[in-house]
Amino acid sequence: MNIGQAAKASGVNAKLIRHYESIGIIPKASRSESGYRTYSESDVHTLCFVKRARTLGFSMKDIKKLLSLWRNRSRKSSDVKALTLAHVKELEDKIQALQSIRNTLVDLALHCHGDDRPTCPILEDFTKKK
Amino acid sequence: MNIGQAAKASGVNAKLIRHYESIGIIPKASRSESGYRTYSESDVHTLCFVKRARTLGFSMKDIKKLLSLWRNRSRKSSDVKALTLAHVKELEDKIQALQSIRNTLVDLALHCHGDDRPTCPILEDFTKKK
DNA sequence: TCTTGACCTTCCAACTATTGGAAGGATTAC
DNA sequence: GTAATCCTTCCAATAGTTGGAAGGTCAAGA
Repeated sequence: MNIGQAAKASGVNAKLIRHYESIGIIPKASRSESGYRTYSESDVHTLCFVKRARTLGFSMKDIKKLLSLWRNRSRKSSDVKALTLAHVKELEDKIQALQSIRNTLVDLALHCHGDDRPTCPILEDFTKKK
Repeated sequence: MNIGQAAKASGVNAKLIRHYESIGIIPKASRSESGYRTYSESDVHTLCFVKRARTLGFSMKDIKKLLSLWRNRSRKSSDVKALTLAHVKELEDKIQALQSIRNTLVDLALHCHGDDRPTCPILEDFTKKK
């Protein structure tokens, strides 16, 4: 299977597949006589894994760990769970931060007339020191 | 005022101030005889504005627009409000996306024993196609 | 067989925003 | 005078993805 076919099968862009190989996320693909990368069903499986993990917001660093756990038959599920829960914590922190920002902005916008006049509580807030 | 003092006064790193100048966020600072950048209170005010807007998650592109509105005495507050509400919308979309991910992960983690055995619903989910 | 189009290769760069370092000049304090 | 601290510019790295350029390969049609 060529890289283009692997890309279609996995949903991971061909360019991205090469990139993942270059940073060691996936092993170096074997090559045909002419130098084309060749992929097996198992490789596609791995690419799907990576895609799913990315979709769920894991960093490439974490995905490296997850892949190594996935390949390790004597892994402990507690390790996977810990990694996942740490990521959940990060997500929750980020959500909270964004919500806090959102609330501030909504509040500011509520006090802005939003008409043709220049007076604007939003800009005024921005000029407050610190 | 030197760049270091402006940095302290505004809370914006000296390195970042130079960067903001280089990308045209703030005008080119005047220079002392020896080539040091010099800043006025007004410049510090601008830097504070940028910092506050960044803290509220606006992109540098938006901040450019906000600064130009801020400087424009005949601005319409509706323009500021529109920019703000568009940003709020982006934040809400992002929050929703993160929450969806979070919920998926929490759900997966709930079904994972998290013990010494290798069986793990989280990893199993990752290997599902598409 | 020749050509065309679709594929593949590598390398380099852009995006966002910030931070870091290196090499060298200016200023300040002792 | 010299050491410490500031300033200067330039280049690079971070994370992840996407884009293009220049060139080689393959399969199909004339």
